[in-house]
Formats: sequence, C-alpha cells, structure tokens
Amino acid sequence: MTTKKPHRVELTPAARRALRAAERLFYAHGIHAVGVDLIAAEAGITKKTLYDRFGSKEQLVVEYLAGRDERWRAFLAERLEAREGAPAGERIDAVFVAARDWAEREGGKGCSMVNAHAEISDPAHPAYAVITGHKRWMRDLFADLAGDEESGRTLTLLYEGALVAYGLQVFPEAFDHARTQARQLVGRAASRSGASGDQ
Amino acid sequence: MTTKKPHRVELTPAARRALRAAERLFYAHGIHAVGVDLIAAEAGITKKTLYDRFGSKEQLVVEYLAGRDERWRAFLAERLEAREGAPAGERIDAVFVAARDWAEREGGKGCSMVNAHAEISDPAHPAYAVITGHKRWMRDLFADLAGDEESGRTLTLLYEGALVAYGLQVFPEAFDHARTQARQLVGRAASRSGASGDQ
DNA sequence: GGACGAGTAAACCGATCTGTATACCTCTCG
DNA sequence: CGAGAGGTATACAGATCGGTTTACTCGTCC
Repeated sequence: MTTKKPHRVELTPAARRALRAAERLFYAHGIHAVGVDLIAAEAGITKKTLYDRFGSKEQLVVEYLAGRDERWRAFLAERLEAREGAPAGERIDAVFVAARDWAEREGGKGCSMVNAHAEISDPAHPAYAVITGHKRWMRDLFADLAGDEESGRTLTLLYEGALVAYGLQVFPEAFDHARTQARQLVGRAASRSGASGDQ
Repeated sequence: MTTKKPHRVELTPAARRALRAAERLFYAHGIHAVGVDLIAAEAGITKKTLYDRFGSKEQLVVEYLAGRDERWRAFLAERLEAREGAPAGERIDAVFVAARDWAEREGGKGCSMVNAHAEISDPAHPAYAVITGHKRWMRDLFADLAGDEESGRTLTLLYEGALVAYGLQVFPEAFDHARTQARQLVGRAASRSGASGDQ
C-alpha cells in the first residue's frame, strides 16, 4: 500500500495564474477538452513559461487535482476544528454542511475527482493516486467520525450520492437531505448502544 | 418541462459495429479522448461509412448514451417484472442487485451518464437531455418503489453513492452495503406506518 | 557587474482532430 | 436491367493537439 506521492511543483506568480486558469477550465469542460494553448492564453502567460514551470500537461493535471484535494481538506479541517470535542453527530453534520457550502461556492459540476477519473483510463497516471487517495481519505474520515466502519461506509454513500445528485441536479438540496439522513443514522446508532447496553 | 427527445438513427450492421466500438471506447477512455478514426478502425469500417450513418461524432455520443440508458431500463424492467406484486422491500432490493450485476458485467468505471456529464459543459448538447432524463427516471423509480418522495431520495443517494464507490473502489461490495441500508430504510418506514394502523 | 531565474514573443514540429471528397464495388429489389 | 442503398479505399481539408526551440528582456542578489 505504498502509493507513491505525486511530485509537486513550486509555484511562481505566473505558474499560479496558469494553475488557477487550468483549475477553472478543467473543471468546467473536462481535462481532454481543454488545450494548453487555451490555458496559457487565459492565464496571460506564454506556453513556454507554462512548460518551464510544469513540464507537461499531465503534471498540470496532477497539480490541479492535488491542489483541490489540499484546499478541500483545509476547508474541512477548519470546520471540524471549530467543533472539536462536540458529539459525533454534530461533527458529521458539519461535514455535510461544509460539502454544501463548498459545492455552492465552486462546485456546480459535482466531484472533480470523479470527473477526472472518468477521463483517465490508465491507473499508472500520476493523477490516479491523488484521486483514489482523496476518496480513501474521505472514507476513513467518515469511519473515524462515526466510530465504526459500517456506519462510515453508509455515510460515504450518502456523501458521494449527494455530490452526484447536486452536480446533475437530480433533486434540490441534496446535501441537506443527505445531512438529515446522516443525523438519523448516527442517532439510531447512539440510542442502540446507549439505551440497551447490548450490542 | 418539454425536454426534446434526441434524434435517433436506424442501425445498419456496420453502424451497429461502430456503435459497439464507440460504447466500449467512450466508456473506458472518455469521450474526448477517443477519436472517430480509432472508432472506425476498431469497428472495421471506414470513416465515410461512420459519417454516412451518424452524421457527426456528437450524434454518435447521443446514440452511445441513449442506447445504454435503454439497455439498462430493459435490464431492470426484466428483474422487476419477475417480482411483480412482491413487497416494496423486495423490489427495491432487486434494483440494487440488478445494479451490482450490471456493474460487474460491464460497469468497472462507474456511471456512464455521470462520466459523460463530466465532459459535456454545454446544456444545449443533445446528449444532455439523455443524461438528465436517465437520472430523473431513476429518481422517480425509487420514489415510486418507496411510496414516498422522501424515502425515494434517500434511496437515490444510496444508489448513486454505491455507483461511485464501486467505480472508484472506495470500499468493496458497495452495492451490497447500499442494499442492506436500503432494506433497513424501507423496513423502518413499514414498521412506522404499520404499527400505528394508518395507511 | 555578472550570473541567474522568470518572463515575453513567435515560429515551428509531427501528430491527431472532426469532417469531406472522389471513385468504385456489390447486393437487392422492382 | 437498372436504380439505389450500403459499403470499401483513399486522399484531402483546415484546425488544433501537446510540446520544443530560438532569441530577447527585466529584475535581483551575490
């Protein structure tokens, strides 16, 4: 289980602009649909600079996904730290609220990891590890918050389902619905282990 | 809410081979990553024939998604007809079992509709109606099977979540886990409405 | 003051993209 | 027998793809 950590690039100002443009374009139109010429033009830099900084489009994709993963984890950590020591139900609730806020702010098209996975067929692609790492991290977080593997998996299903339902507009307020279901799930689990003492 | 039905093409033998190849390649590598030259070559036909039959790559994409939607609905209908008149719990169970069997047979990369949605940014694209139509149909099916909108939405979340969890291998036996949760959900709903005698 | 990193500008590469053109073949059906 | 549908083979079009190259500019820091 030694998934090699992908190589990262230090960002000069021009590189930062390129990455910002790439993030926006990749997420909105897909990875293969966006050419490096367009990214350079939108960032206001030359292709030469882009390749001097990143070396390849593939590496740019890695930075795109790894950066989004990092930002999401930081965003979530902030919300969870504010509820340190709170009951599990509240902390789980905070995750779904965070997901809703995140999605409303920069999410309109669902999960960038799932979307990228749709376009990458080769498991040897360096972005692959970022995608699977992100999803495993969320799965483990839910298991940790719920206290047991089983409930964690159910929370993962609700979370991933809500992401899809939101992105494809299957029904409105998908995150809030998932949140309600999650609360009921942990509520039942708590009353089971608390009330009768058996297990 | 009159989403125009996408135009469909009658399939000659060569067109059928092209569509089969396109389905396989689009699903495995993504839509933009696959060129029409490759599709024609894999199908053993010429590009001329391909364009004579479908007119454009866009139309080929529509046929790809609409065909998959049709086949899934037929597959599911067969399973549900075999359980006609059975209790709601059993019929819902059958949907998750069908999803698992379908995914194991030809699914390795998650939901083709979600994946296609990741690559299509323009809502005016004719394939867009196929994607949203498919998801709305599933949502309505679950609402119908569950008997109420609220439970239907939860089932939708579990179903979509399982598709993602399976496709990205977040944890093993995602469909069976979702199935168990779905059974418990409808079990609770039944005992609630059954115990109090109303209905 | 000289080396170096970051950047611009623009041409160029071979490959591949969607899509079209011309010419010819073969089978069926009226 | 003759027309039309379905097909092959091949060449071509213009655009765009990811990526490279050469030449030059501007700061900053030792």
